[in-house]
Amino acid sequence: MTERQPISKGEMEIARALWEISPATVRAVFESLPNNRKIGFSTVQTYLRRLETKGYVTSSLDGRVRVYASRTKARTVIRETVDDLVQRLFGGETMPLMRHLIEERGVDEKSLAELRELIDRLEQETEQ
Amino acid sequence: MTERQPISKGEMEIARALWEISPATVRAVFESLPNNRKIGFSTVQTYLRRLETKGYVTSSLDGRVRVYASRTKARTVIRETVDDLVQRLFGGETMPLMRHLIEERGVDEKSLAELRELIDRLEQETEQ
DNA sequence: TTGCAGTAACTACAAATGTACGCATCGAAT
DNA sequence: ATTCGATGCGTACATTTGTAGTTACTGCAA
Repeated sequence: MTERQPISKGEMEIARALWEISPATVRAVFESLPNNRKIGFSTVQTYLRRLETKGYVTSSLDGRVRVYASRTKARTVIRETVDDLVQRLFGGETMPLMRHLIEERGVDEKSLAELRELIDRLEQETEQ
Repeated sequence: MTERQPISKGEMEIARALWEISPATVRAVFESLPNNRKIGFSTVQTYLRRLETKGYVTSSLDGRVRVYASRTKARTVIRETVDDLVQRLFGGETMPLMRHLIEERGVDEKSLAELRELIDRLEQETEQ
């Protein structure tokens, strides 16, 4: 239960970018962002620094280049973030969010199949 | 496509409280919050005022009491918020969030049934 | 009629956020 | 040797956020 400071929206974006390619330099993270994402190199730098301060990532110098690496698992950050969202936006209930996702955002065929599988598996577990 | 200022986490909580009982006075909103939620009356007041400034709610004086009412539909705020989250935390893909919800947060039997129904319905639509 | 509880409206303010600039430095290219 | 591009690191700064205190007013209870 390491009490980390909460991650902000902007930081989250960078954290995600990092854990996709961690370990990585600022530049690598910067360049991994979608092209339409208009953001400066030094802004990314700042985010990474703050993420380190908050304990979400670590870094070390490789020669004279700083290399960042995830420290908190993606799953953990996701859990905390989603929990918070569900709390504030849906009073803690999960289903409304599910419903929203299924009804308001498209679900393609493949996802549909996977969904089916997921709930099948759940049913197995629940049943016994 | 009215360009509203983004809603903050804290504001979201109050917005949700309001649209559950809208129209409502500050006090009503304040009292509708869970007891364990330690927050001052005037803080709620401030949130509602800011929500109005940002265009999410409206208000009018009923006698000398101000009554707030939702202006932006819950669905809209949810869509924007979830879209943003999915973007930042999952690079725009919905399934990882689904998976997370199903696997990491419990799904009780009733929800399971509803889920099944939802995807059945989806399949119907997709099929033709 | 006097005080009190409730409220509106304003003000406050430190911390967090988003976004970046500037300087010193270092290694590669000329 | 000089220049130039990239980087680390420190600094900046307007806004937003979370949280509330303050002041003035008003209708009701005592």
